[in-house]
Amino acid sequence: MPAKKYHHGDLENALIQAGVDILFQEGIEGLSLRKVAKRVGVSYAAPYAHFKDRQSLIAAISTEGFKQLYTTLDAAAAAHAGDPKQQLVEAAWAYIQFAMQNTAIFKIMFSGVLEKEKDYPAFVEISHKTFERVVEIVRACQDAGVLRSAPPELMTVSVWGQLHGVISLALEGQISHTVLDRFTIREIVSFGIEQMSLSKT
Amino acid sequence: MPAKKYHHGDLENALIQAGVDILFQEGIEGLSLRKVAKRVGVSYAAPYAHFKDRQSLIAAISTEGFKQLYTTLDAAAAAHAGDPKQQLVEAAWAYIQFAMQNTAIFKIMFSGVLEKEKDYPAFVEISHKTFERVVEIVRACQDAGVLRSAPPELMTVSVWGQLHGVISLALEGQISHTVLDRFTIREIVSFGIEQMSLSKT
DNA sequence: TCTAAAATCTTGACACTGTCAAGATTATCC
DNA sequence: GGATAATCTTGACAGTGTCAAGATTTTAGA
Repeated sequence: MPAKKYHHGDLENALIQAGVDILFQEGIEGLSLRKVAKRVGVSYAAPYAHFKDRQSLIAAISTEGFKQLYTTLDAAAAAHAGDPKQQLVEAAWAYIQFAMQNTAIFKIMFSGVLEKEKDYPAFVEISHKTFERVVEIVRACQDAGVLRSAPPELMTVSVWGQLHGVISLALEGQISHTVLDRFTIREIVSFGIEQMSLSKT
Repeated sequence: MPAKKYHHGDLENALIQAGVDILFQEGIEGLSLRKVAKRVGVSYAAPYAHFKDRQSLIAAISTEGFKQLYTTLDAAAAAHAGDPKQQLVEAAWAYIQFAMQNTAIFKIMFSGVLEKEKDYPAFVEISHKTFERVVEIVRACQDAGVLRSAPPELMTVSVWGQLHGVISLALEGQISHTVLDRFTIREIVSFGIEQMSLSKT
């Protein structure tokens, strides 16, 4: 068991993980550089050896979130290879669940807490990769006649945009109780996908 | 011309307006109670006579944003009375434009900066009213056979969710350039609405 | 292996923030 | 007019992000 060393060893990842933990426990408000540092047991300025500033830490946490989201989506799709429509539905549901179970991280990923995404190549790469993965699923649906023919990226923005919009509004409490009292999120999402589908299952 | 009085006269609204101005000029980062107070020419603790805390000011600004959004949507719909589909398209476009022209306020309204919406009755009221206005437009579309028959609120969440999702992703830079290089936001939105429409125009 | 450079971490400092308490000033109402 | 309430100011405190200077450790080159 190593005693406290001057050098942490893997402070960068430790800080990211501590940030994730804080997000889970206290939400976005509780996330500060100093608190993250304290939680890891390191002085308040130590993070600056690894992150340029606060935004940079947030970018790293977001990147981590996207990695997890990508893995989840990919797994959901892979579990239903050969059935494009089911792939779409389950990937969509995985997206929703990720958002509901990791609300604080989801918001950081998508709700403008991160200001200049372009400055963070790793973030851009994984978020693009995630989008492309969804495009694949959508393209398969189009090939199978589940979704109508159109530029796949455009169709993806349309289908995924709806999904994203519904869950975003739900997380913000912006969906009327006249709806939430009568329909579950899953039903709302299913309805949305059926809306856009050609073949009914 | 009144010289500086000890009592401002209408500090509450002045603070809200100053907050809006700061949002336009500096974005969300620049919004602080002390800066708002300074801009109005009042001491840093003066706002506490009108707003319980920072969240309360943000709630007031969001409420103001919703009032404006409602007016805009209502005007767009009223301009096309008798043509439900056009009402939907133009209201949607008004929504998009509001988001693009008032990005910072839009984000505050919808992106979780405000934590406990329920604590602010005025906010809840106007946001519900706005939702209901959209439901009316959607219902008219259903009656006219433009949108399929379904519970209007559910259909509204679906249609409006898509709109909201697309513009949210766009504002966050999450829409791939392979899409944005080929399609305008208006085209994307139109595509989305056509997706859900029964009758093609 | 020894040493110079680089990486990492600590402490000190500064400006800024939200918030409260105590008191000053002004408006309101009986 | 005088009491009460509303409004505003100043002082204070704990947190915050960030930088600079220096301490410590690792790494790399000879």
